[in-house]
Amino acid sequence: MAQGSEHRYDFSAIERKWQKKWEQEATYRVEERSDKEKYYVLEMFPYPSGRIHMGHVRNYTIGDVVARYKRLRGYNVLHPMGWDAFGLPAENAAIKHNTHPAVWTLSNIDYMRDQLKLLGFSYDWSRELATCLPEYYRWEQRLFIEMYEKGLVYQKITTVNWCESCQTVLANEQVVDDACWRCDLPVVQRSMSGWFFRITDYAEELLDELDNLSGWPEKVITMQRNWIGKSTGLHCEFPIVDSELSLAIFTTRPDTIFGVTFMSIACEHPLLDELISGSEYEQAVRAFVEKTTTEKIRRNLSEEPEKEGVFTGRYCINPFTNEQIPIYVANFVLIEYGTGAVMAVPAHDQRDFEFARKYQLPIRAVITEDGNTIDTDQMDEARTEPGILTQSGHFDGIDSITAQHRIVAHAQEKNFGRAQVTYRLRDWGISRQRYWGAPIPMIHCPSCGVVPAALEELPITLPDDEPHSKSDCAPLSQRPDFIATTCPRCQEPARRETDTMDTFVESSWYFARFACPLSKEPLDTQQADYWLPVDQYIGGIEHAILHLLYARFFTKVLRDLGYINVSEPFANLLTQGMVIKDGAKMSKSKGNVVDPDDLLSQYGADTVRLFSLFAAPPEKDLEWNDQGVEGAHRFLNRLYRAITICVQKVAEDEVVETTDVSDRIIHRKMHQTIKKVQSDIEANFHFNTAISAIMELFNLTSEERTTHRFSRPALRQCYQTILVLLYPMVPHFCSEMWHLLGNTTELEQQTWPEYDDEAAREELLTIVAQVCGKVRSRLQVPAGISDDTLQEMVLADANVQRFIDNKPIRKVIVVKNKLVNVVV
RNA sequence: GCGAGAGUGGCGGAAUUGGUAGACGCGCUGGUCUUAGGAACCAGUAUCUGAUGAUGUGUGGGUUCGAGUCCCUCCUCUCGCACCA
Repeated sequence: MAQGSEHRYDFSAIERKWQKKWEQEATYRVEERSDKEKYYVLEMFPYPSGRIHMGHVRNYTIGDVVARYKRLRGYNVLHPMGWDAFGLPAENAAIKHNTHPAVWTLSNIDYMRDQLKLLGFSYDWSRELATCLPEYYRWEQRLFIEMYEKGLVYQKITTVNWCESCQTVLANEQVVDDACWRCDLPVVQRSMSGWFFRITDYAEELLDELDNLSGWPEKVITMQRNWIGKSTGLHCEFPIVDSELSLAIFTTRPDTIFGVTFMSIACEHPLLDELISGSEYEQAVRAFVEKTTTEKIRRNLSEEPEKEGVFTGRYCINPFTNEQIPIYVANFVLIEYGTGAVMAVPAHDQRDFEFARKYQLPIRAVITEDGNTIDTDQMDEARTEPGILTQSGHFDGIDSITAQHRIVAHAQEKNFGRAQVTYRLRDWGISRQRYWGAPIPMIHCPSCGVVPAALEELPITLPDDEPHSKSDCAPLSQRPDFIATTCPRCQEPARRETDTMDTFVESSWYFARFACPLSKEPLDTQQADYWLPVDQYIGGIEHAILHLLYARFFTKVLRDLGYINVSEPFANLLTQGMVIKDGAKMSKSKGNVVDPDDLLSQYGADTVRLFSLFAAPPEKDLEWNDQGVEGAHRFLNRLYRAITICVQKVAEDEVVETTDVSDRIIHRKMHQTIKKVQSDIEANFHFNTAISAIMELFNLTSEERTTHRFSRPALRQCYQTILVLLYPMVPHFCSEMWHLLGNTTELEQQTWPEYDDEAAREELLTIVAQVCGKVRSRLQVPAGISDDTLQEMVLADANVQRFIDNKPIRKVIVVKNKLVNVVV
């Protein structure tokens, strides 16, 4: 190794040199300009957890290649980086180390910024932002208030998982075995007021515009479409017997409404109390509700509990049949969806069927294949397909689809129902009872009620001193200094809102702030209009739904608030695969974590980047392989030595006896490579095949010693091209080699080489000769050969003759420039 | 259960519109140079076979002169959704 080191390039000196130069010269700083087309490439910004992991390395390497490539292609490229810096880990670390979350977070950011710089990513660091800083979240608070004034923000009471000991709300995934994940004490259900964004107002647009996102993976679009979950159907009122009230239901199958035999409502249904209080059924129902709610928290999400329910003792009336329908409370009815009440049609819905069989409720089939009645006793499952109506009054004989429309129309006419669209998507609850988040800028005044903070008062900042100790987990609500304020309307003493915002809020608009990081408004419209939308967004598939949906929602809100003029934030989306090792996701517990710092000191950034790109196409998982990294490093060293030798020989003015043929070979391969690399990048960012093409070209140059003799200028030109093609992936190395070859300009100023189709064309083709579809021979022929001549040559070939074996030739198929198949 | 995607050497992965399967890299084998080599370089490397040849892209079938690629059957794996009325 010691002796061999002279054959190895000094990556650490080279990388340091170029990183320093890029930093000093602010090479990647950009501004809006009219003479160049803009290109905005963005990678999902990281949570500053402490150090960069291999997933980041991969993600940001891909983004950097795109950025550098697009610059060579003449674009004005915006490539920013920042920090998704609010969140629970900082709070936990603060409790553990008895410091302020800001201290932990900011020092993590410093460390990770250095790591990113060591990797040589071409960010415009002047635009860096951290969401935990008041200079960022003040604008978010402003947007919150503007959204509030537009009616897009509201408060409502919801049931939440509550930990008494921690005095905080827990997300479902923080409830482990019915207990708090942190203190292990039991979790209770509690009604709490929380703040919500009215994302459902945008449900239709969020759904519609999915069709225009041609640059997004189909998988992500499908996931979002399912998440929004639009369905159309009938909203219908069933009057309750002995009451002024009626029970509202939503159904997507109005054609089955004559088959209703009972009604199921959710445990949390608002009318339930009224239906049962004082009745003989009350006790049993309440017991059932209690049992169901506790089971709901405890239950393993992967299994579906058996359908259960209990009769409420009350009836409602099917307005279509005027029949009395018993009302049940059932464990499978969701309060969050539709109206929280379901008309049960056991013959045509599997859940209702199971429920009816269990409690021996009647089953009435009203949809059959031919419109004849069937014996429901014989059914062993619900019949859910559409068909012809029967036992449905004057709708008999009509097909399901037509009947759906007519039944809705009928309900509308008679005034007990209407057509309705229902979404699975629910409003976005953004309240968090946490310390390390952006404070919600609202004030509770005893006389004026809920009032937004005055804009001049923003930012509402978090207290500077340490947030809390272990015994005191309810952060802002326990800080009299934070809470105390005056009402902006009546100037009387009032209380600040103590909830902070979901951290998804920060990441919902950071991409727009990058366009105008210093703006004294939430956004500078002119700058944002220039840069938005993001042309290429790159990140993990794990954000396919929430982050991307929220960002799309915010973009539309920002548009409607007049800040920007685009409706969609990300024109193209690339979801890269995970980095795995030994077939599994890297994790401390598995002991298969690769530390980027170790790799950087051992091989340098260029090698790490090269391997990350070479080992797999970006959308697939990448299997990390130490020997593969070694291989990538070897390739760079080989290239280094070849160029060094070439430079020496040029300096010595070595004359090589060359032939035009050899030079033409390398010239041709060079143009083929440019074409291949360019199309691999443009089509789908398949850097792995682009790199392998460059390796092939380089392998050809090193055949010099054995097969070919290339002239110095030809060889030099070839190396030059290799350096430009490789530059986006391996920028320090290529910049250095570029100078070594005697260039005085910088690679950054280079333009991507033009390929020449004419020069790339092969002169000699290898034609495959088949007999009956089996390869029997290969022929070298000149490119322009006619089919007839080719056919003659193939038939004359000795091996082909041997397999024809004097049998009569039935047919000869000639595929231009490819093959000839002789069928006998 | 529903939906989507994927199954190619020892490994990561390549293969326009159906037209040379295994590019490129790793690993492995042999060699050269060396005191040595885990360096560098050269040669080889799907399987079976003495070569000629035969077989080969998860399984079984089909279309075709020709199928990794198109159609059908089944198997396996991964991901997403999972009582959404």
